[in-house]
Amino acid sequence: MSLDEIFEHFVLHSQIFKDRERLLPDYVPEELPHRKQQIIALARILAPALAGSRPSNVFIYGLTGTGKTAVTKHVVRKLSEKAQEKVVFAYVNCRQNDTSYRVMAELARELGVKVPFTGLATSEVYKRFAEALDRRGRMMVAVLDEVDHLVKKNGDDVLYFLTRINEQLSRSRLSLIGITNDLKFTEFLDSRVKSSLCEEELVFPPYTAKELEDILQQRAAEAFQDGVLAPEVIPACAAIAAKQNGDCRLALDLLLKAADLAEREGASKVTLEHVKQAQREIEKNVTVDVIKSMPLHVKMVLIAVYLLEKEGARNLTTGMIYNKYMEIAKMLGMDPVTQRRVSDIINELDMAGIVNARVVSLGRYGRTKVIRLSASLKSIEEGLQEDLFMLGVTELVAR
DNA sequence: AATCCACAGGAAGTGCTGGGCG
DNA sequence: CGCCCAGCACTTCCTGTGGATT
Repeated sequence: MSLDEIFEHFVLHSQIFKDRERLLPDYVPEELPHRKQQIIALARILAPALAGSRPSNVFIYGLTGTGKTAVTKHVVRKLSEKAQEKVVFAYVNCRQNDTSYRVMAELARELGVKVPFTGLATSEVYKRFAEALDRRGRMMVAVLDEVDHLVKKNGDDVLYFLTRINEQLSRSRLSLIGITNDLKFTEFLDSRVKSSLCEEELVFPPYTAKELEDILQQRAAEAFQDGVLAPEVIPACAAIAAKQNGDCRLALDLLLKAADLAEREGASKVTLEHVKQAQREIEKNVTVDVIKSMPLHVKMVLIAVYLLEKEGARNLTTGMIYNKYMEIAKMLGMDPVTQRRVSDIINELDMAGIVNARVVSLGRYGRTKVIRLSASLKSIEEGLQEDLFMLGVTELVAR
């Protein structure tokens, strides 16, 4: 079979899919089940924009996969159809654009001002944005998704600037929609920023298993051929995701992966077994990918933790890990980083969910972090494989 | 009650890359 | 061209601290 034929076959003769796209994370469906209340609330808040007055700033809270982004995009899309040219909408994901510079550059770009992605002073970008907005003479609604990432890294300067920009504008207005999955996020904010950003607040509760089932059912109807799902598939995906804080994105991902697996092995039905396999794969892939993309010294610290655990050491401390790390560095002829840096690296590994670290006081024996691996040995091995090979220390792990 | 361990983690700075602007 | 900028990984120097031991 030629490549063309394979692709052709996939597109035209999929046993499983009718429209695979509908399960992808950035697809926003026409109907968003179990989010009517939030949709209406957000629409009410933003509606004044149609009449030319500035909507209140909104703050949206909710855990991952509770539909915050989907609802916001949905409402904004409807609104911009109605508003025609009167309102400019901008959407910035602050995880991808996690510096004040990049966020401002994105917003400016939305106004048709091109900003180089580095090279200018941040204050210069602020200025250009404000000027461009005033020149436009339009209302602007800016969505800052995952805004907590931005603030944790850069402080709330950008937000301070954006919430006060209306004072400098004569012909335009700016409204902000901040989205976060960190419920305690506002503690990081200056009280002035807080009060103006949180003029309105919306909370997105986690989906229940039942609600997730409804959502999956709706998407499945659009995405799959009739009758290809075994009856227990959707409830299983919903149940797994419901345990993970009702994360709908996970539920959809499970369904997609399970169906992909079925399709790849040429099965005519998606079964519970596919779902279980998909679950294992998702968990593994996340850690493997994270590990692969880590800088060298982070990997070396991880190797140190890995080896110590394999040797059967318990209650690892920062000091133990640092010593092991030094050994490894010496063996490889690398310049080791300082303990200060390793301390931060351990925190990074903790944040990535690969390691579990918590600070404890051992009284007379000091105050330190106790660290243990939280990812499986197998996924760590897989993530580190290439590097171990490259560094010629495979035998270290093979042992 | 005082001490003191083994770090935690903040602040500021360095050297480097990749890119403006005039 | 020379100078300026941001971001990253990292260093240097530092002050802070929970609680078992003295």
